[in-house]
Amino acid sequence: MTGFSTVLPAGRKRRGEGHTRREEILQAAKELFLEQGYDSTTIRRIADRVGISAPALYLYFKDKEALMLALCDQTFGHLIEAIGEIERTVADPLERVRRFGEAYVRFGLTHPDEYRLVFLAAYIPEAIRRVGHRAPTDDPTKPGVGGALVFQRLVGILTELEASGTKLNYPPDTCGELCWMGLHGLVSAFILKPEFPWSDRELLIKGMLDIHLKGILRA
Amino acid sequence: MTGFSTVLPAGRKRRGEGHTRREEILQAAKELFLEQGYDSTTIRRIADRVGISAPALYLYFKDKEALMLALCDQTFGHLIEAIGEIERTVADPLERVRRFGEAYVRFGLTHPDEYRLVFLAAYIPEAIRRVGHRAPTDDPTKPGVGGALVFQRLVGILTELEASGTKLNYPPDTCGELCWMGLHGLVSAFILKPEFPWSDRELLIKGMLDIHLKGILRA
DNA sequence: GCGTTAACTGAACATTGATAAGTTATCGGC
DNA sequence: GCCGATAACTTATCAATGTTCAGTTAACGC
Repeated sequence: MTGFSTVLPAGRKRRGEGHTRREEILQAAKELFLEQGYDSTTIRRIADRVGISAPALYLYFKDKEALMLALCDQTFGHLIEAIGEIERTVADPLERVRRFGEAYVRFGLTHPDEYRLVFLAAYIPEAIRRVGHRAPTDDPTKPGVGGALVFQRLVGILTELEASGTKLNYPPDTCGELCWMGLHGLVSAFILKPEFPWSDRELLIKGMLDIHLKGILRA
Repeated sequence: MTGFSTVLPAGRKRRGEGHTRREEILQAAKELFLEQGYDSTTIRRIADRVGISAPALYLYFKDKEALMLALCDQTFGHLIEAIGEIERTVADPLERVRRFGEAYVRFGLTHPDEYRLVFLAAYIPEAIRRVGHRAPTDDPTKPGVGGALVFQRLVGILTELEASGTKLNYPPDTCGELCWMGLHGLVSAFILKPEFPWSDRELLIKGMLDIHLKGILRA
């Protein structure tokens, strides 16, 4: 089943159509990274799947790292969209926080390999490791700022929550950090140790959300 | 300062003294992994630091992965020792849980790179990724079972807590998973995103412990 | 058709983990 | 003292990797 889906006969692109080749490379790289991981996925294999030579890939991406950065940005786009949807449709600040948490966890569990790429990149070069949380002041149109944007949204929601009269046990940014850490711990546990006999997944998700909401709200 | 400390003049080992060379390799590898990370540390560099040729290293370790596994086991030994110390010196079950959490976090922050190797190995081969949480039934004398042992101890402490009459919101193993996930999220956040402007570290540690203790104890 | 140049290729490089095959030097036994 | 066995080690080499270089092909405007 896997492996055949996107082997393209290729053929040289028309003039001005290079960007479609770029998309093909991104798609193939994404699939291969998910199947085999970052290190095991070679430039040659990506090129093979697309149907071009390895050096041709360097016409579209500076190096393997740049390819990865482009993929990370794609991934974050999806999460940020989901958060936007919540902000648009949910009015109650407390409910927003819970829904944010749920969305974050679902996103991670639905895109475990993209999540790994961005939030669990402990063994790939420093430049990529930092992608998730570059300083929020960076130009958001540049690649690699998604993580900080997501966190900013959470702090924003928590600030609204406080502004709406709810008392918090810590400042909004500290609350955001604690919540994010807990949710991240949950997601990364499922992703990194899938063979571990965890308790019921839904129970753990609900439990983690409950614990943190209860923990940051002043009784 | 770094780099010179352990360059040994080497010289061939006496017969039967091979194990000391093995220790030298472990030490050099540990230093280099911490300085440069797993991928950037080459077999040749490790051999250089020890003062032997690269193939000589293969007399003592099957491959690079086996070297890493040996280091992980060393690391876990230290954490398990710290936990044993708590179980020996702290009587109150609730206090034990808190001390366990603190010990776990301190251990992670004091050994960030070892922690990365064992708990955050998202991009190194599967065999190593699974080291942290192999099935608890495995032979504990074999390399690579440290993670599961640590978790078992936490569940044990929580079971005692429940047996001592304290009511929990979830079964002990679920409580253990939630606590571990939260603490792991905290530690891995500090390790993977050291440049992020986190709130005060001690506040976050205390906050995370408070949140989880409060969260698992029935009010 | 013809020149420009975007799109692409083949050969090559340095570095990597790892192996094969041979060398050296230590040590027990005489 | 030396000799044979073998632990300890080396040099040469391998295939695979990311990447670059120098060239080739073909699409398109004129």
